[in-house]
Amino acid sequence: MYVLYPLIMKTKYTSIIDIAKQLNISKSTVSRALTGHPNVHAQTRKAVLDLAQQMDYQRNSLALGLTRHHTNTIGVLVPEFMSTYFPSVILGAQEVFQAAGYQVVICHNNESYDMEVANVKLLLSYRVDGIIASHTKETRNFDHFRLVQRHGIPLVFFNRVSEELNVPNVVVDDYSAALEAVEHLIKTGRRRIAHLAGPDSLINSRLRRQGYLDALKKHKIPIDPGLMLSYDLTIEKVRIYMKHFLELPAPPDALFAINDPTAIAAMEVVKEKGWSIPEDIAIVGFSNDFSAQLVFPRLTTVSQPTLDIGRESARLLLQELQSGAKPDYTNRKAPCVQLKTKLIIRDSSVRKPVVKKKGKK
Amino acid sequence: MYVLYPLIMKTKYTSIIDIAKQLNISKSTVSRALTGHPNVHAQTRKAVLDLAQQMDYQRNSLALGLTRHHTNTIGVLVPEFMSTYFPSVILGAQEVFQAAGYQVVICHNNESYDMEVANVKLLLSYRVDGIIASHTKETRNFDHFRLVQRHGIPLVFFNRVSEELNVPNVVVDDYSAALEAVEHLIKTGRRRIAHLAGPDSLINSRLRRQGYLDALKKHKIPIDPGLMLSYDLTIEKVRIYMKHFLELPAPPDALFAINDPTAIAAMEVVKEKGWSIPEDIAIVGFSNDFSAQLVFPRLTTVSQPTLDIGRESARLLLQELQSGAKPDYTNRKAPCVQLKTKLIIRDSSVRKPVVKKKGKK
DNA sequence: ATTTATTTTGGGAACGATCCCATTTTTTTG
DNA sequence: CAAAAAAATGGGATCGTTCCCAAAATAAAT
Repeated sequence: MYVLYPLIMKTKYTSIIDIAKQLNISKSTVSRALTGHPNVHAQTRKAVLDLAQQMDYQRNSLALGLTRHHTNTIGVLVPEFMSTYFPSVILGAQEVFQAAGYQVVICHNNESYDMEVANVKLLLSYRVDGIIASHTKETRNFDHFRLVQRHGIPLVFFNRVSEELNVPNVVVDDYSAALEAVEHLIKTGRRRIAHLAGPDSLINSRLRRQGYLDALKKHKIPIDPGLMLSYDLTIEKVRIYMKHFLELPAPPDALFAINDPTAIAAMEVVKEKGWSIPEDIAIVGFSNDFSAQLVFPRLTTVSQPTLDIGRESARLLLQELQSGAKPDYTNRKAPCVQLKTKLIIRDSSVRKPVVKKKGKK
Repeated sequence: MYVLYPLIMKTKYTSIIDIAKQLNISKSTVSRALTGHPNVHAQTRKAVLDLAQQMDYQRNSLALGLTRHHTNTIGVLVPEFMSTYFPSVILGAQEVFQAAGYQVVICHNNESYDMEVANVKLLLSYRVDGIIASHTKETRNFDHFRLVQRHGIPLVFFNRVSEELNVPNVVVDDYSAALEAVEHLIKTGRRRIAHLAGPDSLINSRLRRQGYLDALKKHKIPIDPGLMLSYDLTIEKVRIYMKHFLELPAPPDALFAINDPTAIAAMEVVKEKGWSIPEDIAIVGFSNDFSAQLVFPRLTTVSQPTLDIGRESARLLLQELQSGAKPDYTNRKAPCVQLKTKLIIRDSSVRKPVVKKKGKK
């Protein structure tokens, strides 16, 4: 059915024309006064500025964007923000964008592919100047991002990046970080190390899994396919899979989880079963979420420089924006910034040595 | 210095005129085809739609908004999103807005007043149709929100609402919830109950404090002003104040904290000092953050229906939007929805009775 | 006092869409 | 088959800006 939207009652916003009429001058002069153009009489400027203030003048960015062909606005696209990861990245990005005079609007899709597509088109239709994004776990088709590229809008991916799209990236070395984490487990004596991997649609999930596998291989530990499961990042599945692991005839003595929420949910299952961490089973997560230091026992995990990931993404985008806005990477490889992670060893992975308490002071 | 922005190179976006020219028809017809107007020949419509697809046509919302005087877009303003509170509220709001056909953009100010003002003006300048907001802890001047009202843009506050602004609200009964929480402490035998309150700029901070005071009064417990401190919600301050509490000649045997992050930071200090929770001191938080169930011992807290807070805020705004867009509350009181909280008693507040372990199975 | 430079203003096109009001084309009706 | 009704199209105003170009007003130079 075709809906004819009623033209909403005459807007209450004042326009420069309203001001011009009041003052009996032309809109051009008002515009100049408002934007700080030098060629306008001091007295006129003051009159305009005062009246604008008094009339609650609020520049119309729609009209501005329409004439100027750009909007000084950056879109940020994230799949979720219940963990601290994305909020923190956004914080970092915002810091840089603000300093550069750009406004930031955030779009959130709750891991829904359809929502992501809709949001990309929304940002495009509002003619944002650039987009930084991390795709959803459902995203397998990247056409909507290609659309962004075709329109010549700078685009930067972080964390969840795409191999099939040649776009500037900000990532960490997931592979090595995972390898290091699993090696840590091996070095502390674990042999049956399970892995709860994320969906294959996420590149960092694949890389972390590869790191896991290669760590085992490197230390000549036979790979038991029954100890590795990919799942869709929903907490319920963690519980099912973790129970399954623990009821195995030869259960694992360690778990490397794709991320901290997974690790924490797994810990819950372990505790319910009455096993103790890390004595019976060691647990390692990924990302150093805020909650990792709160759980009991405190979770060993890989910390990511989230603020810097945000800052770097913003810088990369700014660079595109300034380089004449022609991010054409058909021939050369788009820049990729790789930031450092750090393995944070806490209580969930190392058995406490029985040690005499050192008297302090 | 006056900067003359260069007119960015001719946009790569296709317009309806481009399509019209290709097809040798008028832009009016193209517009009609694209918007689904019934009076357009099926054949013409198909041709337009196909070509639009092929040319990557992306409707220009700036132009649309300019002519239509509204944008089908809602702005959401939040002060922070490192805790799960605001993300969860946003989730709920987004659900309702989407169903109603509205787009949502989120602005985040990291508890900065200046940023909040800037964001309000940004949203206004983009002519959003409505705003839902929770103000920063720094906000004492509400002129920017009054500006929103003066422009006739529907506005809804949630959680952190303002008394001096007659705006539709979604809140919980902070006063009663706090009273109940403190009564719980009293009933479990605590007598020296400390309170770490938030800044006075936040109404829920004031209400929770009043609930705390009245609970003591109700149970005839003398109020010790030395056991109550207001602070600015930064973690460092929690540490300082909590240490201070613990070193008092007569230290508290319980703490009621303004929110969960505060409670959790306080727990940290308690543990460092070697005291045990809840034996030596009971701790109660507020909001039932995700992390409340993760800390050790698990935190007693007041749960808030965050998703519903978001949904209700959205519904309230939608109502304004539909009621002819004249939210004039100069005479009558704006609607206020109050949602239910629930005290969640966990391990941080009740001493475990020594009990024989019940054998399972 | 002219002429020349400089400062300050105004007029109007442009941006990309919608929608009202013709006008043209097609279909239906008597 | 003519007249009336319905369907499909086109033309142009409009929204609120910026900016180019020309015109007017003022200041500086000869």
